[in-house]
Amino acid sequence: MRTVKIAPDVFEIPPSEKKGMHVPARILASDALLAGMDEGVFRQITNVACLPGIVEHALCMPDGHWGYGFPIGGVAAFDLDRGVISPGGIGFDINCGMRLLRTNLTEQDVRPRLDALMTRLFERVPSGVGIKGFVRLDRDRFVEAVCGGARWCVDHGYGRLEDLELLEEGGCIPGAEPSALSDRALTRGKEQLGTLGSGNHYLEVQVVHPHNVYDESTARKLGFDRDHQIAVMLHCGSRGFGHQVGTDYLKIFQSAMKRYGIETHDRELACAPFKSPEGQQYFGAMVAAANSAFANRQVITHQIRAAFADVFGVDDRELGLEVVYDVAHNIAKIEEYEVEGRRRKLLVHRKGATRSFGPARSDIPDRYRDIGQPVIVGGSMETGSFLLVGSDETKIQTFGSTLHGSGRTMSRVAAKKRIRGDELQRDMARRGIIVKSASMRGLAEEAGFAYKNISEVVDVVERLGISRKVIRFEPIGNVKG
DNA sequence: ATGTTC
Repeated sequence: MRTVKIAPDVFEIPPSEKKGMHVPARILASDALLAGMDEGVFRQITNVACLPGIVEHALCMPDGHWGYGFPIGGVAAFDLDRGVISPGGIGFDINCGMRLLRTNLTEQDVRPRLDALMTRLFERVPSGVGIKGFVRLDRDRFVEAVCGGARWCVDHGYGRLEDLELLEEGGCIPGAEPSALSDRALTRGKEQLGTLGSGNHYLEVQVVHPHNVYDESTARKLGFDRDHQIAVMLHCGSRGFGHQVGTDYLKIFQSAMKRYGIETHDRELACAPFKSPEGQQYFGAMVAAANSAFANRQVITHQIRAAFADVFGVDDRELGLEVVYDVAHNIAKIEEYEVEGRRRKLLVHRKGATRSFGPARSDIPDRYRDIGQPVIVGGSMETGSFLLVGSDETKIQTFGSTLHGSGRTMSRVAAKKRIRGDELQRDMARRGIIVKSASMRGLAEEAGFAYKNISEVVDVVERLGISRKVIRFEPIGNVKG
């Protein structure tokens, strides 16, 4: 496929390259990252460019790789009247996202008790496939929770009131539609609040070394104010509930598409007109699943605080453990952008892509109004993660979006062939990183060598000006699903 | 990602 470099770190595949493309497909990457991208990324992002009502261009972030229907790292904006909503553009794990906590502790405070802390975190935060949480709700109460999101959690004793203003959307998106949820989705979801899940979902204890602070003044505004400070990063989503919502609507959409006369290059791109009854029902169900993920991260935050309090023998507030931010990277949202000189409301799909709004916007927390929206980028458990801030440049280039992680380069199967989980665990322990995992096989799949170099990926978004580096975190402890 | 095949 002809891929034209139209600017530094910007590649475009013109509509002439595939029948049915309404707009160009754009991949944001360095020459080296582009060369390393699988053929699936090119095929999938050009398929996305064929979807009805897509506006301007289909985008793929530098951490992009092959996914279900859309590439992971895909961003696409649709006209609300003529466009579609597609579960493949959001991901099975609806509102998979990141939360970051700061602490008053330093590495020196934590090292002597790190093993006890990781053990306690592993006990307090259930992880693994199919695991149930400490919060078990009946159906009606679970429906309340997915309508109320993180706010419901705080009202029921999980977390602090002041957490809420530091979450994207305050941790609760309006418009959850209980009637759009299947029995099976509710049954799967109701006992999973406060659980980590599996795969690349994790909870990590990290250190901010002074040489990893790129902008001291912005770091301070984000709560990072001392040398070798400890942070806690969390990556998880909506568990079986969101997965079931995705499964339910893929099936509904596959038959609805025939009625609406929509054809796609790929069955995995099942979609429905956004304004159709089916499209609106999925949107209402997706909002409920997104809220369940905010609630999940809120309950886990409560459990993290309890684990720290157990180990340090003081009230969790004395240790800090304040929320820095919480942001989704698998979601569709209605946002306004200027397109061809006209302000338009669009349905922005982000699938493995993070919102990255600039300063002075009303939809980011007051305290970050002068620095921009925090963007939390999780790396592999061996190599470190980043805190960035967003920029107004995303309004022009990326429908308010940036990357979400480092991106895999090796399949799970290939990673398992190269190393055993227990070997990796010992190896990491020798390097001062304690890992607790529900599955040794799962651990091997997450080895650092299976991921792209996170610095290389983050440098692309910084050069493009869509996000700016503030801090790099290095892991010292990890709880893995 | 996922009660990893209703």
